Amino acid sequence: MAEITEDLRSRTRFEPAEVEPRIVRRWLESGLFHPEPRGSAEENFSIAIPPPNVTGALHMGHALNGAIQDALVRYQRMRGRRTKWILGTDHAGIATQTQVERALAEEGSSREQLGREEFVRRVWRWRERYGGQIIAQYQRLGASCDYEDERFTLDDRYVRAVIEVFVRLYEQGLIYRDNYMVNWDPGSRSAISDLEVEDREVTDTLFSVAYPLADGPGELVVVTVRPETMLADTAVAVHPADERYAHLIGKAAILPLVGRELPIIGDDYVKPDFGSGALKVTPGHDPNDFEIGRRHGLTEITVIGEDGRLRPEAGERFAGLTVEEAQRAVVQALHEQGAIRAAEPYLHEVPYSHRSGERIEPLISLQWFLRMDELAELAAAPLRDGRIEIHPDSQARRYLQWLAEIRPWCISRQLWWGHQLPVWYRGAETYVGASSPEGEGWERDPDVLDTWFSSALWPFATLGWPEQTPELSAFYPTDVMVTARDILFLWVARMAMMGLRFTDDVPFADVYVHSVIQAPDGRRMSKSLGTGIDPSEEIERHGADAVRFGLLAMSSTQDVRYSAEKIQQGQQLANKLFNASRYVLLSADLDVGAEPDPATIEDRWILSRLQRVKSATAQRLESFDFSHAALGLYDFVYGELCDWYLELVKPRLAEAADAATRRAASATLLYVLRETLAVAHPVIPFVTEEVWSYLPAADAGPVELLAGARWPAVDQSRHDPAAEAALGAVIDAVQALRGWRDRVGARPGQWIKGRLEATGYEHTGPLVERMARVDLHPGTAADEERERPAGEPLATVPVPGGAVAVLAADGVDLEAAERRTGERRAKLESEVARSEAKLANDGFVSKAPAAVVDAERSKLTALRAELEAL
RNA sequence: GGGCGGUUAGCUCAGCUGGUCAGAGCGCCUGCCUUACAAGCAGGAGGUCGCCUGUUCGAGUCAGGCACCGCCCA
Repeated sequence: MAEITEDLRSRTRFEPAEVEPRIVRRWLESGLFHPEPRGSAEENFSIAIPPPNVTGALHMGHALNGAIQDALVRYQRMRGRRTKWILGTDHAGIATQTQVERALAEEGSSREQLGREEFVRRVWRWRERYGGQIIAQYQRLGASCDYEDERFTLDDRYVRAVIEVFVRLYEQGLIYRDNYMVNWDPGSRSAISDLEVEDREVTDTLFSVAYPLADGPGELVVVTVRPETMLADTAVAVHPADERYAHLIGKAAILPLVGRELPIIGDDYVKPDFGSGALKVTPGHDPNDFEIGRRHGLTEITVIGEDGRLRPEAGERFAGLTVEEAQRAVVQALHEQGAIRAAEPYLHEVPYSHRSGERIEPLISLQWFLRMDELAELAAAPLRDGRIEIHPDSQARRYLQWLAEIRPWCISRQLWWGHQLPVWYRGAETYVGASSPEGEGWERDPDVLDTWFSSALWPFATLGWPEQTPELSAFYPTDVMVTARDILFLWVARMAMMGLRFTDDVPFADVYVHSVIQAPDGRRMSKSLGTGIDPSEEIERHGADAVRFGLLAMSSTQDVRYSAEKIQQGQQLANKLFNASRYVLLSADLDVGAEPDPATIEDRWILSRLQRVKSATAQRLESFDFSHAALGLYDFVYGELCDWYLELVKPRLAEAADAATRRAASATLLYVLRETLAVAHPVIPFVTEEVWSYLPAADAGPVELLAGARWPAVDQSRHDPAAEAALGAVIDAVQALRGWRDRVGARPGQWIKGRLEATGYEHTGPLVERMARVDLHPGTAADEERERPAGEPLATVPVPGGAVAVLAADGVDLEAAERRTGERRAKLESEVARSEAKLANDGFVSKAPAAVVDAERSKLTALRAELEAL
């Protein structure tokens, strides 16, 4: 023990960079994070991590996501549940492939040059090299995942699960192949999902083009920002209720440049007040037009190819041009014909690929689809019947709304990195199965599945499904899914669908949707904007505890700006707790029993407050109220434990104090410290674990690691409203006196003399004296014989229950004192007046609840007493 | 166009079912190296809670309208 205290004495700061890595090692070696697969999923607690991109680096979203999950996991572990945090990474099809292709481009190579097999080998090597990074960063954050059981969405076993699901869905008729409009990303040469598309504001030119009517004179002017797609027009649409055009519905117009006859149709998609109110319909190249086309049975013509160039169908003059070139050429040609009626700049939203950054080219192509209507209903039902709860519930509405509008999901991607479709073709034949078909001449579909298809199986495929493994029965369904708002649909809904379809169970009981963290200026955090803040750097600088605390404290149910102040607050809390612990360990008797025997009112007070912080923290963690959980701990440690209790208890630990006094104070102090560390551990695990290692073991026997210790139970018998009231008065009185002292210029160390003219300090007078440096000679039991000091007061300082008359204070500014008294009196008078008016109001007295009226009455009494004392 | 959320101290944000709810952290000012912590301690200044109109004995807190801001969906 001797060298331990020497070691502590010199460490006046908590140094996270030095301490935290050491603690990570102890946790990992302990095996605490790696539970045996025993028991049932109901009694155990499990969380499946939203798998990060295998080659990605930790960003602020991951850090928050991890801090939240770890707070839950550590809390539940301390509650005594067998706890598993399922860890792993996602192969992230397009994202990873793009990274590797970029690297290849730098060496002057390409995936086409390498060929598929070699390319995939390269990606695996890439994964080996960069794949560990994010896991290491999770460890540094303190995340108590099961690192001994890591999964990857391209593990053999996982691949088998994905294939199994695909084949079964195909056999059940939910997966089919069809021509459909997809978001074609010319950059990655693949279809991408709606959710990978982001709209950007772009200024294009809005052209008005005249289409002559087929029979007779006249023309119909349409407006478009994409004149080049007119080559694929197959109709002109107007709003059926638009009187200007109603007579034209059923007639035809002639497509300029091409000469094709276009039916004029009525469809209420058309906005009559937009442009001319007539819309050219291009089912092959616009998603809305595609829908219109399907509604009216229009021909679908494709003039733009997957390479982003015009195809022969566009006509000799335009074939081979890029889209941009084609637009110029078409506009030129239309000008020549005098068909352009207007051209004006037009600001609108245009879809771009989130992946390659290129403008999306809506194309019709032959893809694999998953029918969603049936699955959507499957995913919606548990929200209605409560088997899944989404927090906050405003998000549940969005989830259901999204499901209601769902469309078939295009699940094939023209990539090489991913789960290749278990589909083979031979001529007109198609074979779908877990292994390649018998016979000659079969060719496997080169496409892979959308990454989200495999991610949707995450909560059960990670546990060994489709085999009924011990892991599956011990940890599935999982308890909570913690995710950012932006992937609620992308992922959560699909997991629900797949879970219910294949395991007959919801994959999780609760979904907690947390904030998206924005840059401090409110812009989105992104590397390309230069607004990103690297959590790993923040951890190095401030410590993982600080970052965790800060993220939890700033988190809410809406988007939040990154707050360096909250991180700083976390760092201060860790340092504070560390130093408070040093004080206890260096000053208290450490060989006292584990149970405190409160000897004084301040002991009773802190024990009572401790019960509150224990129950509040538990309740807040369980209700996903992380910011209040974190801030509540801060308030307790600062505002109660350190600012008051430690200061109040100091004399009892002084060398001069007698042994019994020391021991009583020590017992309370150690108990409070031990439980405070435990309660704070889910939020700030490192500093609490560090201090824990210095604590003498409690009676229950040595618990090596705090991470494996029990969450302290609330002890109702220690709730003590009387002590809380008495100490509350002490705190208010001390603050009033300190304020007065400062105002009149009393030196901080200087003692002043006063007379207590207030009730309620029978047992706490000495505390007020010492904390406020006022010699009161109060009539406490111990000092009954001491005389109540007499004399004319220099000033009067109101305190709860009355006032303190200041009798002597050397060298103070009495004018300032007078001024303060005057200000105080004025304030009290106005409050009294307000209170009196309120109580004189019949409406208030008769209609307000009795408790409120009573409270107002006692408030008035207290105010009058204070005023009286002045 | 539809939907959701926001507008509270210089900054970032708390304020649950209407009655000490006008708060916190940071910043600012003043004073302190008080033997746990100067990444500290003590004290202080600072807001008619976006605007208007209602409901109510009483409204940041509820209702309606308006103005800005953000996000999502089309």
